Amino acid sequence: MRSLAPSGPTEASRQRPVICIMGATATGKTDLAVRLAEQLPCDLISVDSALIYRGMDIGTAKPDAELLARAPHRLIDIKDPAESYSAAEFRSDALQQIDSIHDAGRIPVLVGGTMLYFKALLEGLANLPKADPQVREILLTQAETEGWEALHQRLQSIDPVSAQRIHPNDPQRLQRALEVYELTGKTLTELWQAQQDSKLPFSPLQLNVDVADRKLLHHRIEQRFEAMIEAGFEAEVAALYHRGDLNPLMPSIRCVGYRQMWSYLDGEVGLDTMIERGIIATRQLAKRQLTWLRSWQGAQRVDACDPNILSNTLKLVDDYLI
RNA sequence: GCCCGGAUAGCUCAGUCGGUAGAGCAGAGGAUUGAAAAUCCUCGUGUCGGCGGUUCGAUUCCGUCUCCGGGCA
Repeated sequence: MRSLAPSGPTEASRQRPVICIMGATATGKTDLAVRLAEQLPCDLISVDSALIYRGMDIGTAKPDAELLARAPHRLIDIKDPAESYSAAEFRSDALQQIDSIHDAGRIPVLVGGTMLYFKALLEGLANLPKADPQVREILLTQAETEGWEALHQRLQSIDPVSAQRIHPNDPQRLQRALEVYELTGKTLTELWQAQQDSKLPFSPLQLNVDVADRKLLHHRIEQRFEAMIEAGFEAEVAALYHRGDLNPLMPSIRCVGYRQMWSYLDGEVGLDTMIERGIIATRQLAKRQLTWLRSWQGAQRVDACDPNILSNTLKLVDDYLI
């Protein structure tokens, strides 16, 4: 496994370089990564919570067979849509891939838009128990009978620090905080405090692929969604729909576009409404990704609209590798 | 041509028994520790269609015009 002695950042970069290409949806980061892979001895690792799913290709804008042949991506198609994944699993998988790429004497390039995964990888996670479906089920039932407000009050008495941080209307985080206590007898706050330094032991080059003009990004999103419809997105989701074992509460079906297409297939909304809502959901996703990126310290901006984006990027990589 | 409805925030609409107005959606900003393409928080001044009239005061009542629905010819 990783046996790298900690050394200075520059030394570490030279020995074990890592490149991160982050960006909102529809900025062209995949294209950049593939072109980069054709110029440098590097291998790509996808950082994307939707690309992990097999059979979800069109709606996730997954690189097609031709692109994947030019530049294979790791951590794509590793899960069935009935399964779930997590930031912690990603972190562990990605570290393993990084090591194996380094061992082959090549440069790992992490590319994607799931910012929590980037954060988990770069900054580490506390040592927490993984999700437990039974405990979640129980908490959900309690929420249905007592209301989330009651669960928030319970958290208030167990772990006031977390209760203050987590809004009573945020069921997902409320459930998680109670789940952690249920499973370990310790509060989320205690376990966070016990977190050892688990930062990535390398000093990565972080690039932020950015479309500066929001209007232009919105336009790209709209065009791309319509292209997905043209490319047979409905049939793709219909195939998932007719499997019979999937439902709209699963992380896979909650993905942007899939959720809206699902409700169209359910007959809840018409075609035009479905398309409009899919585009809206994509814009909102992009906005959240941009919020992450804005708060990100240490990432260098790369202009997605600059025709010289590849050579601009290569320049930054050269500076980093020296 | 006549009769009835509408015309208010980017969109769909509510409302003001006359004291210049507010929801949802969209949009913007923010949070983000095993579901994260998820989940959540904050943010609403707009000639209340135009012009007249009544009134201390009209988006609200009255008249008229314009436009959009629907009906009757």
